[in-house]
Amino acid sequence: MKNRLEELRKARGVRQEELAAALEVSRQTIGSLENGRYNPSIVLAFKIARYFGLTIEEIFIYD
Amino acid sequence: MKNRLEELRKARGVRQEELAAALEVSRQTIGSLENGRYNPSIVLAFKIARYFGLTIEEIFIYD
DNA sequence: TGCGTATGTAAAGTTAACTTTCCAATTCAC
DNA sequence: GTGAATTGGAAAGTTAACTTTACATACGCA
Repeated sequence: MKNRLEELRKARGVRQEELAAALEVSRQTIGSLENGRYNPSIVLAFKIARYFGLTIEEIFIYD
Repeated sequence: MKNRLEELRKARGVRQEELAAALEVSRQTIGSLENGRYNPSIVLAFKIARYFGLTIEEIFIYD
């Protein structure tokens, strides 16, 4: 599972900490997702998609 | 998180056990998802979406 | 150079998404 | 109605997605 989180976050000029607060998760969770240490839960994936105004499939790439 | 799993599965005339095998999870996992005992991981959600030829958003409803 | 800000990541703990096993409850064909 | 197939769901165990804490690294900028 790859994702476009870092790319999308930077495109919006938002810090990991800001994104984390908006999504109600820890900064470490954002970092871990961006660096591929683990996958989001489906609930978090929905929150992320909603935050960026995209679909889950547009952000997370499952091969 | 609601989902249309049971509806979609029955529409295809497939048993829980068959769907479970196709998705490489246990039958109990399918039953638990259908009856709302827990949410799928994002990986399983992708597998389910792919199986039914739909997007995650078309199957799982996050309010 | 040195400081403030942002990020990387490890350790240890909690919780929820799974597993296997088991049995009870439906449903369906005959 | 009986028996077989299907589903519901509990119990106990494992794993991965989180948490908090802590510290190290990198990167402007005065």
